Amino acid sequence: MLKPPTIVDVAREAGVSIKTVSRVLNRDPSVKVSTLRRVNDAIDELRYLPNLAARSLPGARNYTIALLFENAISDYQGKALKGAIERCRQAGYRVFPEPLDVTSPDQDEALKDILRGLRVDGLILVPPLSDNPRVLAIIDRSRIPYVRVSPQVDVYRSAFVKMEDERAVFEMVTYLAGLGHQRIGFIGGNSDHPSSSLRLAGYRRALDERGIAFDPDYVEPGLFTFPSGLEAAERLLAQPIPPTAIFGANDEMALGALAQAHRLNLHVPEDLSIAGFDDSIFSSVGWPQLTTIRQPTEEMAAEAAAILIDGMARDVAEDGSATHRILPFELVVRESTAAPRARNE
Amino acid sequence: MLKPPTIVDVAREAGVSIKTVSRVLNRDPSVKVSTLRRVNDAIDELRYLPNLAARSLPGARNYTIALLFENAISDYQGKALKGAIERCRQAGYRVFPEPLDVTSPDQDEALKDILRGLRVDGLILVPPLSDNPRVLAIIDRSRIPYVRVSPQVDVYRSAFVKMEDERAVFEMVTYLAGLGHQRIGFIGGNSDHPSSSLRLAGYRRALDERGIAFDPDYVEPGLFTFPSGLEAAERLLAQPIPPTAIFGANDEMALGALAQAHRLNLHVPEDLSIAGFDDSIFSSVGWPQLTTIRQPTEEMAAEAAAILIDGMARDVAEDGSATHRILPFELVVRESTAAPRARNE
DNA sequence: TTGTAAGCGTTATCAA
DNA sequence: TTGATAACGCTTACAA
Repeated sequence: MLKPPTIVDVAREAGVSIKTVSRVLNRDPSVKVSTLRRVNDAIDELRYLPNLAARSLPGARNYTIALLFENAISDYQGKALKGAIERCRQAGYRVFPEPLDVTSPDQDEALKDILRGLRVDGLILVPPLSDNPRVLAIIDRSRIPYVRVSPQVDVYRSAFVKMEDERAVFEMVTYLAGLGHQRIGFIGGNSDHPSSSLRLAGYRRALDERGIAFDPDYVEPGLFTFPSGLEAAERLLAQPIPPTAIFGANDEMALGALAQAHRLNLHVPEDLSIAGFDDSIFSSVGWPQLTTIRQPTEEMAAEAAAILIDGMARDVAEDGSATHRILPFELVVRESTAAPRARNE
Repeated sequence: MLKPPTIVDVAREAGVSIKTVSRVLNRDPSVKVSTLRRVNDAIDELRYLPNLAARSLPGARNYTIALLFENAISDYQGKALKGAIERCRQAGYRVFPEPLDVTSPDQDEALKDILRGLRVDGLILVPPLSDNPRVLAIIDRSRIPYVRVSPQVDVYRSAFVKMEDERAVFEMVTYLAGLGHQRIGFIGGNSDHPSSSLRLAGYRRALDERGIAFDPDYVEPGLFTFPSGLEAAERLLAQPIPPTAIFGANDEMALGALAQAHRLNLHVPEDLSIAGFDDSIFSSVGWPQLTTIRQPTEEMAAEAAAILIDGMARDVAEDGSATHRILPFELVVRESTAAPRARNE
């Protein structure tokens, strides 16, 4: 039993030709039900698993997709990878994680080489790669189908999966206002980052609906990093009339705001409410733990994989829009948010 | 130019047979230098890349290794994956990340299926899988070569890569004592976790060398999680004579200790020094940033991949020990440690 | 509804 | 030191 069983063994066991076994493997509907049963029994009996290398050699498919990401594998990217792997496993696909060094001088050539060598059925791009114009241009030319996760720019350029960004921010700010906060600080991304304007739009819409005047002094740019969040919070809290709540456009910046609060001996959430965005691992390694928005990261990557496996990445609807899925988010209330103190009002 | 070039194209271009090209690809020493040159020129000329699927079909090798990890892809596991991928790329190998659900009831069968379907040349196990006896037993039976990263138990059972755990703790504690700390708290792992005893040994040895008496009240078990670190620090700091420094056996627990310090309005590092272990992303998302031990995680996984690629995973030295590498660590001093206040002495 | 035969791009065998 | 040719396990024509 050293060698794993092949399609030939299954065919012999089931008393059919290998072509019929192949049909069963590929869900060809033209197989008689009784034959189908016998073949499936033989497959179970022998514990047969198709050899992917042998499958991809003659065929058009490779049963493989790659997940491209930028340099390090962050918490977010790890989740995406996990989601993609899980979904692929069910379909008999595998996934290659491919780290790209976007800073290297010969970036373009390196990427082309990778794409040529990969021989995959599709690509998943996760942020910030999803919006990297040079990378997108090269991939477009490679003709490999791809799906972007959480693209912000030119979303209909390709198939994509995202969540309702603007609405998530809207709900968080509405929640904070509902607690009684009138002065809500916002730490966004740097202004040239496309997602920033969307998130800011959600912030403004929530303020509008609650009848709170928009005050540009309560909006600070950040870099989606811990130190940038700390500095932004420093500026916000140095205002003559500081905010009673701060919403960071990701968890790391919110954690930075939390650190700044500690520095100023401000109690969270009594003196200051802080909310994040992502529900990353960071939201639970601060004290108190962060109220945040849970992004369906694993699910988004899983959907992206599904689109690729189903061969829909290239499809275009009648209205010209690419295949896409919008997934729901979740407001996760933890300990870092509460009603403001009366005297703050 | 739709189809990528094959070995046949290269052979034609170089004016040799495909077998000779194959020899060059596999570094067969029996190729004449002049022939070697011509073939390599043709390869460069055509930008030829071997088709891995075709390579693995007839051959004994699959040019693929898998990295097994438990459930989620943590920061640590992401780094390991990155390191393995990078090293594999250089050698023309690819890596499959394989998440294992160790909690599932049919764990064993699921793992066997995965191993059967994988068809890889080797496996890399990262903690905590490296010490999972059930997983190890099944893998041993599968006969697939494997390398463990940072095993703690029965290390010579297989090839492995690790760093000098005990000495890293020793150096950190020595560093803290050198700053003038006499009362150094230690948050270790749970006592049945094998790495705990090693790290504790390093702690005790450092105390010994500095002539500081060991006090069991300054040692608290933890679970390698943020909340467990917070609670352990709570107990340590509630002592009648609390420690002036706390060393957490990983960054998450150290971060928990940091949160507890904030809770008690203790200034770090003035009132309390805190040090972590791992140099994970967590060490830079607290305030102040943590002094820590940098584990060479990427390098360890890269070395594990190299052992597999070189086919040394099964080798046994004359003294009966398996192939292994011990990698150096690095003491990373940041802002969370300083000399204790004089009045604390 | 099922089967036969010809590849797919490599490596392995054996001969030259 | 090199080359012809048969595998490897599967899919894809093309038949039956």
